[in-house]
Formats: sequence, structure tokens, C-alpha cells
Amino acid sequence: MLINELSKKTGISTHTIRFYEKSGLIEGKQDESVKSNNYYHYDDVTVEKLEFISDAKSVGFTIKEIGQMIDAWYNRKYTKKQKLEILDDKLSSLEQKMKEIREMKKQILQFKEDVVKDRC
Amino acid sequence: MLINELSKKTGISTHTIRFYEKSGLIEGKQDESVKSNNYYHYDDVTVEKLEFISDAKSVGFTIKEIGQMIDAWYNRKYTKKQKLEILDDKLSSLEQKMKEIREMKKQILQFKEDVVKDRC
DNA sequence: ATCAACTATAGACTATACTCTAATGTTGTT
DNA sequence: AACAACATTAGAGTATAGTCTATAGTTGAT
Repeated sequence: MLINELSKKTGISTHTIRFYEKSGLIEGKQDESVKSNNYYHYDDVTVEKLEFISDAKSVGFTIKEIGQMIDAWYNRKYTKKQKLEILDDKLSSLEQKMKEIREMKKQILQFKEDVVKDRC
Repeated sequence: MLINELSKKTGISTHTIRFYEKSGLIEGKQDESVKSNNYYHYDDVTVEKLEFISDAKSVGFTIKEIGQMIDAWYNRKYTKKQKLEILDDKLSSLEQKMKEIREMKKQILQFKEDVVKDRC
């Protein structure tokens, strides 16, 4: 599929898709047999990757971190051991985030109590 | 206390503290009786606020959102009802973040399984 | 053949959240 | 008095993550 279809399938603008491509998160390929244009073609794995990127971004991972995870999954550039290390690292960062959120929740509940009891 | 002490107590640089002050998150006050300088003085509530800001930032709240929460707690600019609305809104955004993190965790665990089983 | 809708590339612009520099003045210790 | 260490203000610079504009070429339907 071309970039427009990819954009429609994922809800991510073509601009942003190109930005992700420049950032090394995804990669389209050109059809060598077609000489009249240099359009990039994207496959279903790219759709999968973009969906992952959206999800990973909303939990607060940076482009760089997302790139690492994508490489740990879809690429051959790491050994099995390295891949597992990267993924475990991200898992523990998720645990950390969870812990921080639970504490923030407590803090806000305390604020609420103070508001209700006119302590502020 | 002056800005340097505040910085040391909170681990936040004086530059960043001034940035937060300009952003309306905290507020020092000048001593009218002293005419030779215009130094700002900060109290323990400001220390409390800065600690809250650090925590809130690390769970992904923006300066604007943090400002709302601080106003909902330390300010008189909202009614009790409005304050509770703001705080409830932030609580549900935390629930949302929690949900997203749990899903991301599942996804990464799946990646790990695929790596272990040589499916990628 | 024409025209809307698409594509690529380069580069400018924006928002958020800092982070640093420069200029200038103040305070406290020796 | 001198000097380090502090204070203020204004404004410039940085990183991240987009977002938009301009230019130019391509495709597909009528």
C-alpha cells in the first residue's frame, strides 16, 4: 500500500508517518521495476508497527525507546540475549511508571479529601 | 528561604524554578520592608508544590495540567465543586494511563515470547 | 488532454519544557 | 575595600516530537 492508505488505516498523518520513517521506526520500500516514480510501498507489518508506536507513545515512551523495542522485535540487528535485555528493561520501566501513577493517585485522593474537608 | 536554598531542598535548578514561577506553578514573595534588593522569598508550601510538580511530571502530566491541580489544591480561584471536578478528571486520566500501561506490558510480554520462541 | 488527487523532498515553523548566557546588582566574610 | 557567592531580568539556545509549506513530478478518471 502507498502512504495515503497507510495513513487512513492507522489514523496517523502522512507527515507524521514520514517523520517516523526518517526517525528509523518504519521503512517502506520502492518498487525497482517501476521507473516512472519513486513511491514507497508499505506492508501490514508497518501498520502493526505504527499501531505499536501510537500505543507506546501514549504510555510515555520516547521515539528512541520505541525504536529500540521495534528493533528488538522486527530486526536482526540484535542477538536474542540483547533483545530480551531491551524488552526486560522496558518492562521494568513500565513497572516504575505504574508505581509512580499509584502514588500520584494517592496524592490526588489526599487533595480531594482536603478539599472536601475544607482543609485548603 | 531564597531561591538557592529552595533549589537545594528540592533538587530542582534555580533556572527551572524560575521557569515554573513564570509558568504560574509557584510564587515567591518579595519583602516590602527591604528596599536594597528585590529578592524573592519562598516558604515550605513551595517546597511541597515543587515536590508535587516533580512527581506529576514523571507520570506525564503537562505543566498546564499540573497548574490546574495546584490551583485546585492551594488556591481560592475555584469553587469546591470545580476543584473536585478537576481532581476527578486527573484521577480518571491516571486510570487511563494505568490501562494503557497494562496493555503495553502485555504487548511487550508477547514480543518476549516471540523472541524466545524464535518467531521473529 | 485535463484535472483532481496523489507522491517525494527539503526545509521552515510550532509547542512544550527546559537550560543557559549575559548583564547588572546585592550580600556577607575576610 | 575586595571578592566570592548570591540575586534578578531578558532573552537566546536546545531537545523532542511533530506539523506545515513549497516545489515539482505522477497517476487515474473523465
